[in-house]
Amino acid sequence: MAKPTTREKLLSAGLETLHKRGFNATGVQDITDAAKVPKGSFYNHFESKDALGVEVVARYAAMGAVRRQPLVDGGGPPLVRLRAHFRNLNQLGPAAGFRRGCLLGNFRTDLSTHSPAIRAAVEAAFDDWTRVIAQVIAEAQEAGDMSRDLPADTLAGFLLNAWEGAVMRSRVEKSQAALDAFLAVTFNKILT
Amino acid sequence: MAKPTTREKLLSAGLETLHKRGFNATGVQDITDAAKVPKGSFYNHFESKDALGVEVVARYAAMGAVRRQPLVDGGGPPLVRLRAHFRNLNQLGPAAGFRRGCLLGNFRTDLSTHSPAIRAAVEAAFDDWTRVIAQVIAEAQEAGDMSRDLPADTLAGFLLNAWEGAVMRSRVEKSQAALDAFLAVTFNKILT
DNA sequence: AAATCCAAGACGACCAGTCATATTGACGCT
DNA sequence: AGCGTCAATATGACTGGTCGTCTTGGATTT
Repeated sequence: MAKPTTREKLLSAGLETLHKRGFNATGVQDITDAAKVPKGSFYNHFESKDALGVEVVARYAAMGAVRRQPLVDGGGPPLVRLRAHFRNLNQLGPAAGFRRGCLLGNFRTDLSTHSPAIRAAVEAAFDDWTRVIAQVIAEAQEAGDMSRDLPADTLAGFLLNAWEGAVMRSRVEKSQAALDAFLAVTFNKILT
Repeated sequence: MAKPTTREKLLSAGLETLHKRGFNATGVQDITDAAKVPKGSFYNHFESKDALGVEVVARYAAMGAVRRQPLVDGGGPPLVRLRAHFRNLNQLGPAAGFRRGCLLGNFRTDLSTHSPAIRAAVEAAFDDWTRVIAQVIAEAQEAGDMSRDLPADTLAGFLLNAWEGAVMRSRVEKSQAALDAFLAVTFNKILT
C-alpha cells in the first residue's frame, strides 16, 4: 500500500519541518524533500499547503490532548498534576535543542494575515487546552488548595499566555531559564 | 532637502507596515507604496530590507524607552509606576484595533531563522526593557512594598514574557480580555 | 560641463500549484 | 487462474506570479 505511507510521510515530515522552520519560511519542496517524496506527489495527497497545515495543526493538537490526559484523569491533587503537566512541557524544549517552540504559538504570528482555516484550527486547539486547565484550576479551588479570588478561566488563560511567552523567549535564547522562571513564579505566587 | 524627507517617510511607513503585517509578509513595494515613494528609491536610502528592519527596530525601541521614562524617574511608589506603565501599554492595543501587537514579539517569531542583525536588535531591546523593570521591582522589594522571595530579574523576565503572550492572544482575539487578565493576575498575585 | 542623486523597469531567484505522461494495483469477467 | 479495465498515484518539468535587489538613463545641482 503506497498511499497511506506516502501521505503519512508527508504529514510527519510536514509537522516536523513546519514546526522547526515556520509555515511561511517552509516551502512545499522542503517538506517533500524531508519526506523523501517527489514534489509532484504532494498534491495527490493534499489539496494545498494550507490543507496540510490544517492537518498538521490537528495532529499537533491531538498530541497535546494525549499529554493532557493525566491532567484530567490522573491521580493526586489537581495542583500537583498541573505542575507535572507544565514540567513535562518544559522538557520538550531542551529535548529539541530549543529549535521549535510551540507550533500553535508560532503559527499564530506566522499566519496573522493568511489562512483563516489554519488560524481557526490553532485557536480551537488553544481553546481546548485552556478549558482543560481551567477545569483543573477550578478543581483545586473547590478543594481549597488555592485561593479563589480570581476566576479559574482567567487564571487558565493567563497561564497559557504566559507559558507561550516564556517558550518564545526560551527558543530565542536557546535556554531553559524562561521556562524555569515560569514554573517558579506561577507555582509560588499564583497557584497557591 | 529631499533625501532626509524620503528616508524619514520610508522609516515611518516601514515601522507602521512592518508592525501591522509582519516582516516576511511585507514587501519592499508595500513599504514604498505606503510611503508614497517610488520603489526604485528605496535602495538609495537603505542598503537592504534587513537594514531598514534594523532601523525600524531601533526606532521602536527608542519609542519604548521614552514610554519607560516615567517608570524610572516618575514620582510615586514603584509598584504604582509599574502598574501605570503596563496599563499604558495595554491601551495601545485597542487604539490600533488590535492589529499590531508588539513589534518586538512579532519579529522574534517572524525572523527566527533569518536576519541575525534584526534579531540581535530585537533581543537588545528586550534586554533593556527587562533591566528597567527589574530595577523598579527591586526598588519595590527594598521599600517593602512586595515580597522578596523571588529575585527581581526573574520576576521582570516573567512579567515581560507573560505580557508578550497576552498581547499575542489579544491580537488574535481582537479583544482586551487577555490584557486585562494579565493586569489582574500579576498585580494581585505577584506584585504584592 | 561635471558630479551627484533619483526613479523606472529589468533581472534572477524562488515558490505554490499544474500538467502530461507513466505506472500501479484492485476488481470484474470469462 | 488469466486477463482487461480503469481509477488512483507517481513524477519532475513547467507556469504564472511575487519578491528583493540592481542597472541604467535621466534629472538636478553646482
